[in-house]
Amino acid sequence: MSLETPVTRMKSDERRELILQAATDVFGASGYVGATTAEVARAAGVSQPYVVRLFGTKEQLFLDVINRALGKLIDAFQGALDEVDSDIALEKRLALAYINQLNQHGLLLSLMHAFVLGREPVIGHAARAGFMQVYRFLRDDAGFEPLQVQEFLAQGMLINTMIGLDMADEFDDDPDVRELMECAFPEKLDLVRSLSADRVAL
Amino acid sequence: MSLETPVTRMKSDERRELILQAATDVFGASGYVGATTAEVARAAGVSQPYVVRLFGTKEQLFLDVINRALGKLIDAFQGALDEVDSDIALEKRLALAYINQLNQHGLLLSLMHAFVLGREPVIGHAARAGFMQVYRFLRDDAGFEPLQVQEFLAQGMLINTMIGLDMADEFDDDPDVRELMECAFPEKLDLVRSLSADRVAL
DNA sequence: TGGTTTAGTTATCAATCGATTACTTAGAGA
DNA sequence: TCTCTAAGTAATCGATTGATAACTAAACCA
Repeated sequence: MSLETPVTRMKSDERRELILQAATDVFGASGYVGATTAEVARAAGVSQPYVVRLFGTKEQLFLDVINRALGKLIDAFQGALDEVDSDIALEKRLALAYINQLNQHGLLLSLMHAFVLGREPVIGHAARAGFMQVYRFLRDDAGFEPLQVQEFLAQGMLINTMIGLDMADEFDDDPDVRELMECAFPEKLDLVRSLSADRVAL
Repeated sequence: MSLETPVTRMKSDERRELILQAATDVFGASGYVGATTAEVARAAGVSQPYVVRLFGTKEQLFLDVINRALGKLIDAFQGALDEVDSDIALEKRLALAYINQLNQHGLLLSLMHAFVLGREPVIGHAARAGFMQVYRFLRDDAGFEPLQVQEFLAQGMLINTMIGLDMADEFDDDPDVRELMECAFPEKLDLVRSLSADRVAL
């Protein structure tokens, strides 16, 4: 009688997706350089060399992570756009779609880490392209004016920053943190708090 | 006859400041983990062990960098506050003071890198404290309403992001980048472009 | 059922990096 | 001018980490 759980294998595409999910949170927490392939492997439940083999390099893994994140974000925006007969205004639907991305804690954060690495030749290029892709979507598909897009993006960057700062943890202790969060997440505070409460431990 | 330049020594406080300046740009470009003490040393013109000896650890060096950056930012805000008989509105003076911090390219960027490392125990704590210090200054000293502070900070985080993305480099090539930057830096575009043009090479 | 593909692992290496130790010397003061 | 403090360097080490190589075995298929 063996105590080990019988080894079941996945299709590599399925395993890739699991690793991408794990890597999203690891990169979100530690950044591109700070995160290790061993951490990602442990979070995904596979060996470290297998992570490298599936993605080639750590850099490629990070690129896949941020492209997946951008895809999910654009998809969510498109979903908000498709709710044509909603009684909620479009801008508010899009903001809600953005906030909803917090259900995977590292998703917006790994993007944010990419956004501040513009000097890295490969990552910087991908980050700029991704950011401008979002800009164009909001302008061309959502029909925003450039100034409206800029304000929307600004709110998004502040949200990313506050998530990166792990501000929600001090919500109860610092009344100023509470005040700021109540401004930054109007009507969506409890949603944000519940989403960031049950994030996965690394 | 020796070809070597005669070695002149500085007082350690003076050398500290030189290293902090160099470290600000290095951390701004590569982030906390990505930057190396050897890079900082080379940029400052000293040996790598001396950087470590002056600051104890790389983490302490980073903390000193972001605290110096926050000090400079608050000082600039205070300066804008003190121009009581200006014909420019206070909010615009503060925004200009913020943009002016770009004359040291890594200053806002090293802060931004700290802001997305909230999970790091020591750095995260310092980053949250610094961010909230800015919040309180704008609310209590500048007299902003919480919502006004939030919008001001959001614009700031978008600026940090665009600087981190190195967007200015594509200003001439991508008309959408130009459009976005003209929104994000109204009336201050040429200032921003000139400041980010002559940044120091790493 | 037997063979081949493919999902995975263990072991290990080379490079990088922060830190320590031991040493050297410029320069201020008596 | 002598001396001692403080500014700085060269050499090196141990730990970490991304990547590679060699191997194992599950699962699909003819």
